Amino acid sequence: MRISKSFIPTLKEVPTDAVIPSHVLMLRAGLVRMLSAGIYSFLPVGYKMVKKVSDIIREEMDAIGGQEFHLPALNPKEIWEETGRVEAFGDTMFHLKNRDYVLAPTHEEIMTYHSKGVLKSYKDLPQIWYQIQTKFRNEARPRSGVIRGRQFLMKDSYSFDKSFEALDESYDLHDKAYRKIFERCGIDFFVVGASSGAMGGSKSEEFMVQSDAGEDTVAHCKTCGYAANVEVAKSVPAEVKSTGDKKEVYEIHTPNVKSIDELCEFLSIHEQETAKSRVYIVDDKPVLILMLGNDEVNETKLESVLGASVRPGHPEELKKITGADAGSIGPVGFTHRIIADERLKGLYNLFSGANKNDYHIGGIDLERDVTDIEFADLRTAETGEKCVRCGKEIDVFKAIELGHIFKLGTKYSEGLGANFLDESGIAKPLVMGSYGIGVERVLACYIEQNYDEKGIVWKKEFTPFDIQLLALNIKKDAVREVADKLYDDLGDKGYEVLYDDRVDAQAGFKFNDADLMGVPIQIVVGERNLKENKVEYKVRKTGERDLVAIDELYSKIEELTSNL
RNA sequence: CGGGGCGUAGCGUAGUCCGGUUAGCGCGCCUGCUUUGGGAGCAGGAGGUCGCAGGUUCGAAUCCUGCCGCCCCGACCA
Repeated sequence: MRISKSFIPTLKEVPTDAVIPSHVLMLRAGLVRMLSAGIYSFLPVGYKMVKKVSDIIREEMDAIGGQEFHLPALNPKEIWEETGRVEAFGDTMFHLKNRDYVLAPTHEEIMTYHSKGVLKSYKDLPQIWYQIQTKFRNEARPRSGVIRGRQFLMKDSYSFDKSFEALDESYDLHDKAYRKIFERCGIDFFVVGASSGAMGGSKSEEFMVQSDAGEDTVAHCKTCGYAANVEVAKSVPAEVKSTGDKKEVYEIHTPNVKSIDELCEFLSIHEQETAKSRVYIVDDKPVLILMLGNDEVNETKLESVLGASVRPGHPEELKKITGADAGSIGPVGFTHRIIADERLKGLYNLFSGANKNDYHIGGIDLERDVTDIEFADLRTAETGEKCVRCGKEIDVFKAIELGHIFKLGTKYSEGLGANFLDESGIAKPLVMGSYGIGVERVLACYIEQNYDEKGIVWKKEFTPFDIQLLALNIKKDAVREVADKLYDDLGDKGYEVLYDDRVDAQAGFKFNDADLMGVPIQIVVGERNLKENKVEYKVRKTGERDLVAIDELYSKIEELTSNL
């Protein structure tokens, strides 16, 4: 492709609205342009990469027996009402104003609709149906460029099986295919397993990429691969022991001491000698949560312990329930349910609030002084703590969800009445799985993981072009002749070449554009080296560059390519 | 949806607090000449509803009111 005849609008300056590296570079390298918040147009080179991702996905989906569909994005609302998802999606679903249609945010209903009455017998199963299609979600806050948009490309597939055992197989096939897809796209990913309790214990796995732009926080152990959303992640924090003789409880006057830090300073004690109190309201009843020192309550864990949703108590409620304001609340004398984090188990001589403003209590032994105290894992895992599985250190960081595989079960087949006859002639709902990949996210995540101060760094298996050929000062006939010939010859040899044949662009301009666009190998044809019958090559990733005789260029390129 | 920031030429911005000629600058763009291995030089030129609407004023990019759009943080995320 000749740049002089192409639309690749590169930008020297950073657009103000872009913040994260992938967004900045996708804009600067001319891959995308924004149309509206969360709505992006893909330009030729960007679309080329979208197609590349899609092709990789297609190959791997076809390899596990997937069959590609193309479903409508415009759906009758009625079909979504049958499964109750118009309400479930709420404002996230786009509705048309002049007809009862919605824009599909995903396609479980439509795929299930098509399976109904068609997958009639167990003999028709299993099936894997997929598509790569635009989805619409009215995100309250689109962000991070293409990573969270109101309109985005998604590969979604659905498996139909005769039993949950058979579903396990379809699920495993997807698990393997997904790993191949992300590996082929050069993504450094990890897998977070979760048994999502809310949906009836179905198994699901999320394919994640570490990134500050991520919306999930996960704990990950590089040693053994343990990974979990921080909302549920377990960890082994450093052990804490109490010291000294066991004392009896005693009251201390602590004027204006509210936080754990203030308490520690006032009494010259360590935060691990304190128990912090938090009052939550559950089903209109208060529960006191005790955490060691400054450990924060993990509300998700708390909710799963209690089996109900919680909210922090309002200041007025706290006063009414405990007789004190936040900062002076404690377990001794608290008359409602008390749950302490496991880390507090076995500790004594603890300090906590006295349920009386400006007073704290010392010498607390929770098991001795608090009747009916319960213990549970209520804290949030943090970097540096030990992995529950292998004991090595875990990392806690932000991550982007690239793909999600999910054992759906019969929710949609039941909702839409998609049944089949089993071996004994009994009608049963199809057992389904649902599996998604954010196509543009793959692209953005790749860039998040592969760039430097000059621009994008594509890798040889995952690049819009194999070679970027730069003809410097192309007004010189000698340069043009050689560069034109190289362009033709490299093309004939099967390389995809991006040819910078712009007449008016200076050398430096072309170099910087090439580095920005990130094609793995650059070949530079300039008058200077042509006198020696040589051209220059440069490896984008390493910056390695050298001169090579023109007749040795092809073998050099082969060598470079195989070493990349 | 809550909090914060921003909106001036294709991009990046000055000017806004404290109203006053023709809205300035860099990049990019067009024409010509020169230059040609790390984002060129000279000369000439085009390009603006100062986000939109209303108001105050002799006079509004600038002050007031309402709206729209974009970014960031948070909430939300089948």
